[in-house]
Amino acid sequence: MSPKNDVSEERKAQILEAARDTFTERGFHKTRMADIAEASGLSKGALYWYFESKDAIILSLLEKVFEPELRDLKTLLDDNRSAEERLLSYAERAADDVQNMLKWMPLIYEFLVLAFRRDLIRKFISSFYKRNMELLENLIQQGINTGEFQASSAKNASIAMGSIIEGTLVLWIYDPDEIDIQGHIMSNTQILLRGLCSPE
Amino acid sequence: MSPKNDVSEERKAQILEAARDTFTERGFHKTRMADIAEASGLSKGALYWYFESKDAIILSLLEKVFEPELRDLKTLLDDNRSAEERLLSYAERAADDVQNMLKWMPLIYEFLVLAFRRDLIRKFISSFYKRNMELLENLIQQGINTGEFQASSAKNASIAMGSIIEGTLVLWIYDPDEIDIQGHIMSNTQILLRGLCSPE
DNA sequence: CCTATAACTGACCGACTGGTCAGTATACAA
DNA sequence: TTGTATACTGACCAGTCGGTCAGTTATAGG
Repeated sequence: MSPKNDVSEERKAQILEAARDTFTERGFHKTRMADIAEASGLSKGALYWYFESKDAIILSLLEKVFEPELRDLKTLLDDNRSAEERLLSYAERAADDVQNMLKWMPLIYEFLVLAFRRDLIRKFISSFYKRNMELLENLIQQGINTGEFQASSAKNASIAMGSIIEGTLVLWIYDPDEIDIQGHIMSNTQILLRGLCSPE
Repeated sequence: MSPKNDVSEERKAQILEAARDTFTERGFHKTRMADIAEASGLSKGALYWYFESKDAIILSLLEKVFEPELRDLKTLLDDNRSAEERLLSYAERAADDVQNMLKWMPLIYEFLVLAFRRDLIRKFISSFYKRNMELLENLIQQGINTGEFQASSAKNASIAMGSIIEGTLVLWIYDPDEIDIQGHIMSNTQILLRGLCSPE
């Protein structure tokens, strides 16, 4: 055993939490290392004990925020309800996840902006969403196979569903009073579902 | 007439163009005034002759980028084609606009991030989108009134359409190779349209 | 108690950059 | 030719902030 109890995991989490809060409030650039230090209850030097640089904190936070918490979404694929019911379940869970993330939206979109210029970041976020999109495509394909959905392309339909979720979020940023994220993701999904079920 | 030909409008445009390019490439924070000066072929001092500050350039650019170029979209409202055809026309034009803006997406999303923290910016972008949403809602309401659409809420349907456009854009950022913006906006719209036309 | 190591602390440094301003050039009026 | 206002130029300044490091404290093992 090392001379002391190892507190490094605890400290890292503590720093990342403080970073998440201050970055969300002020943005990456306006946040100074001293702010994170203060918010974490540590000193600037301690930050550099656990992280190489400000950028390392940002990258570490990226992994924390876009943690693949697919939960038990995969169970939606082998579940004996109708594809329609399962797609609604998917939407409900997505709406729920989004609602929980709402507080950190400024941070998430800041990562999105970084994604334009930093391939590593784009790939990371990208793979997070691709996992969801694949699941969605499979689910819809099942519906097509059983004849429940009339759509000709599961891929296009999954992109429509993905767009609806992401887009509702963007509209919410424009007009948070008008858009009720959970409600509108569900109503948008219902319109989409009718489109999927009716003949082309 | 003033002692010299007034070049201020020309210069301002020249500076804003340079700012748009450098901001798009490097982002607001990494772009130095010296970069804009160089890109515009002027000196740093000249920038401050025409603009009060870096922030003033950003705000001025905001107006330029989100210029309300509703074009002749309003003609879609009193046009004797079916609501379905007109909604498709709307989608086509939106897809077209988006395609033309693709080059400046990093800049546009940077504005979106600023919108979280600066009310003025959020209101500006917001009003830009609300104009489009209102038009969309009216168009869909017409379709409902004539019995062409079965949807019960024009507002919800317009939000679905808006989400589809904004969301396709976000998916494109995640995976530009997979997403063909114009194609997917159109296919997403078609699915939505089927949903609008079929009974609840 | 002593020593070694981990876990800090915070004053300080150096690079960077937004903004200033004294000076310069040009065009036109008188 | 002279005066004056516009339209610049770019060296310089001052504030900011990421990162460093010499020094300090806490803890456990010997």
